[in-house]
Amino acid sequence: MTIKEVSKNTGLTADTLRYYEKIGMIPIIRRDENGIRSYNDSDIRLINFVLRLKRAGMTLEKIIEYVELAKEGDSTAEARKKLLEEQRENIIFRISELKESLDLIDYKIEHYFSCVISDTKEAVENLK
Amino acid sequence: MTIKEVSKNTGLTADTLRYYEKIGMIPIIRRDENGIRSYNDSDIRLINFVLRLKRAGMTLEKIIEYVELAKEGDSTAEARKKLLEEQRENIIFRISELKESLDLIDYKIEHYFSCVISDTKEAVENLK
DNA sequence: TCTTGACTTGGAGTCAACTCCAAGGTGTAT
DNA sequence: ATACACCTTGGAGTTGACTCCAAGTCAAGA
Repeated sequence: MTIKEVSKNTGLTADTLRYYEKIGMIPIIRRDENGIRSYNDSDIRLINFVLRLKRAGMTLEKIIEYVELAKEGDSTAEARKKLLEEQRENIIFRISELKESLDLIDYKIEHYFSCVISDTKEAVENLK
Repeated sequence: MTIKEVSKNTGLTADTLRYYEKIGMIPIIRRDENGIRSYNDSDIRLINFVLRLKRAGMTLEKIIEYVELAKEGDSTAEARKKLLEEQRENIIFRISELKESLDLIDYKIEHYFSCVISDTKEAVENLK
């Protein structure tokens, strides 16, 4: 698979794929005789895995840390599990925060001519 | 209220508060006779409102757009409602994404010695 | 009076995560 | 054979959201 195909499949640009490789978030991809990247299935799986961690809100730095640990083998399983558990707590917190925001927004949409206006209008009055 | 007190109340640094004012995300705060910012209750309410939008994942740019509309008065109510509805969809999407990630992570934590390893190990093998 | 500490400004610097660019190589289509 | 599309690299530039800094003002306290 060429970088263009992978780009199409993953939604990442070719530049981003090269960038992820440069910073060590995905392994160094094998090149063909002309030096052109040739992605295999396991590369694709790793990219998808990494994208899931990213969508879960992990920073690239944490993902790299995770991938580095995975490279080192089974001895790092505990450390990786710990990273995932941290991430789990993180996600749970963010879901609760988003639910709170959703409630607020629903409320604002429903009661559109009360609090939204008064929240901002009052402050704005002071400018006049 | 001085900038320091507001900083303590909101968790924002004084620099951030000045920055938000500079970019128009909060109104220009009244100064006392010495040119020192003096925040009133409605300023605080607006800051808290803006912070909620931010926690809901709105970009500063969108928040500014919203606040600008609010300044223009009632005629922009529909436009603001639309912004909130967009944001609502956005939050719902992100919650669902996070829930998916949570499921994946829970699964990885449970079955720690199966897929996590195989996802990354296979790709790593190609480096050797 | 002099120091201390909190505030002011405009502007520069930082960080994460890309995104773009110039210069050059290669393979296929006309 | 030459144009075209697509790839390579190293490095510079961009964006969003801060964060820090220098130079200066001001008021209260020793």
